[in-house]
Amino acid sequence: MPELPEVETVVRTLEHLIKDSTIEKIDIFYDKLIDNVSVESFIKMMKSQTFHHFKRIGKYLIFEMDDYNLVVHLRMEGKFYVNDIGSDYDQKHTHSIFYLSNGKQLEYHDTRKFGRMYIYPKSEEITTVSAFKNVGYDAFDERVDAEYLYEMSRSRKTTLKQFLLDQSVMAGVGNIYADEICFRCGFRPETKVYRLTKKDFANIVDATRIILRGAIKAGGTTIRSYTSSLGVDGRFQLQLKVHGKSREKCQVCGTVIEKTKVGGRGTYYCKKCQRRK
DNA sequence: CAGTTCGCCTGGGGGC
DNA sequence: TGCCCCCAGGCGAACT
Repeated sequence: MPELPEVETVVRTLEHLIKDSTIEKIDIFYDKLIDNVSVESFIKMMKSQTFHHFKRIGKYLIFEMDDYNLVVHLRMEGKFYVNDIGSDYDQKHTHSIFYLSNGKQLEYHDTRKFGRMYIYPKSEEITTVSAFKNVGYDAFDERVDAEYLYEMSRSRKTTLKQFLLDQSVMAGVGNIYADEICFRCGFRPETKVYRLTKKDFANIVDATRIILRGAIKAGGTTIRSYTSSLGVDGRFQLQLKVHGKSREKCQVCGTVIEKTKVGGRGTYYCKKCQRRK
């Protein structure tokens, strides 16, 4: 499931592969992929548009075109592939193809069909569009600091993990990195946020940035090859320290990693390295 | 307003 | 081997 670092990798890779190319034809095979307008409108608007700029807010991709911003959320399993026009594609899981002026086809794959695309006229300020109604500052936005998180966490009964996952507080962290961030800052995922001090949040902000930056860097290694036939989903080999490591030993202290559920999500932590507050 | 539950999807794993 | 059931998971909508 692509989180902020993977989405960042996708943005950079697609920029490299399709920047300045123009959409000549569009196929949409799964209508619900297009969220905020009809498929017909979407096709009409997108046709003849050129990809100019590639950005990201949280886990959302933003493609700036001539007259519109295309917004894409990959959700669980969405990924892009760039291949030569006419190449075979996975008919079962490809829900859209954009045929481009550079001789390439941009394919959107998604086994679980959770991903969504949105289109907005550029006259609408991007941060105010419907797709971002519940999306707060990006995790790397300078407005996200200890003070901000501390204030946001007052009068909340929620846990640290759920707080990190709350996209309206800070956008970009998903289930995997939430666990890694909790491990890095030394708090149990189920710690109640109202118990944390401003100093604790300074620690949490640092941990968040370090984890996400490290993951982006790991993704960068993948980017360097720029293999266009490769699925552009931003997967990389950042070594995780706790997530998915149940029954394995903690790299720091050797204690067996625990698996539990926090807020209904599979959660991994080291009971010795991470303290409850 | 904050927190909880449900529905969207499908592949994969467990149980038998 | 095959079949059924359930689960994972991001997020919006509906509900408490």
